[in-house]
Amino acid sequence: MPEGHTIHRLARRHHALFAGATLAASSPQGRFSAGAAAIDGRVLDSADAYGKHLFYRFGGDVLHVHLGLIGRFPSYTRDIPEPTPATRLVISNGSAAAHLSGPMTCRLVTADEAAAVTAALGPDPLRTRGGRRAFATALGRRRAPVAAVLLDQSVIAGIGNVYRSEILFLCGIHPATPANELSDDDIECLWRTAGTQLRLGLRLGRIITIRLADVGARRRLDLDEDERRYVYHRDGLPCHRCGSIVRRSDIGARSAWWCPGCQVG
DNA sequence: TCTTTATGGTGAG
DNA sequence: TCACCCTAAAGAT
Repeated sequence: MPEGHTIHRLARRHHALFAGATLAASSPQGRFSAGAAAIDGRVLDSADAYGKHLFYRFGGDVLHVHLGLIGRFPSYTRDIPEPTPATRLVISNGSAAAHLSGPMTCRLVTADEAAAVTAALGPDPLRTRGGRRAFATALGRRRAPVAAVLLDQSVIAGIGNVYRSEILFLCGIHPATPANELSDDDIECLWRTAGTQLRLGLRLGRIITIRLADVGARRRLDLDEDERRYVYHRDGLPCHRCGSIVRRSDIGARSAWWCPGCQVG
């Protein structure tokens, strides 16, 4: 289940496995038969990610994939399983294969159409150097609670429901703060922390935002599930930093978690 | 064997 | 704001 770090990790793995190879493609489920046929036998030039979007480039044709909430795109190099009947797309280079299921988007587009997708997105901290200015500008235009605005992919690309709560905690910002009332320091912290956390998540392959000193642990591997994050899904439990009881609020049609002791404003 | 849940997003009203 | 889409695994019965 993907936020930006998961998608970038997928793109890297798929690029390493499949770029430069002639791929076989099929759609066991049948809903992407025409697209799969168009890719079948073609050489993959590259796979890359922007925010939560994946792009597989075959000459001028681009396979655009968005996993949504439930999509998966695991790859295998041995013990390759049979695709399930729900598998939308299988790509294979003969020795490795990847099985796409449950995507929100899976379509073949032109390079221009792919560029239009990324143009509509805000800066991706994993990709956009100097994106802080665009991020700050977009925040300044919004009166909505910052917790809602952080989920808007046209403001910043790649943040999801875990990171929005954790990043606001790490910056000590109350989730209901109107985005256009954030200080320059707040904005700087949000952008920097988003980048730091996404890069860490990309490296670890999971979202662990905790600073080890706050839970008295030496290694991230030692952490229990409950200790990996400060607030996400921790309502009713004491804050790892100040002991206040973590709270949950619906912000932007989804649950956000926050600490009333550490996040004031 | 059910029901629920999930780190997402769209389109209608 | 709501209904709705997609799938798989975990939890409840």
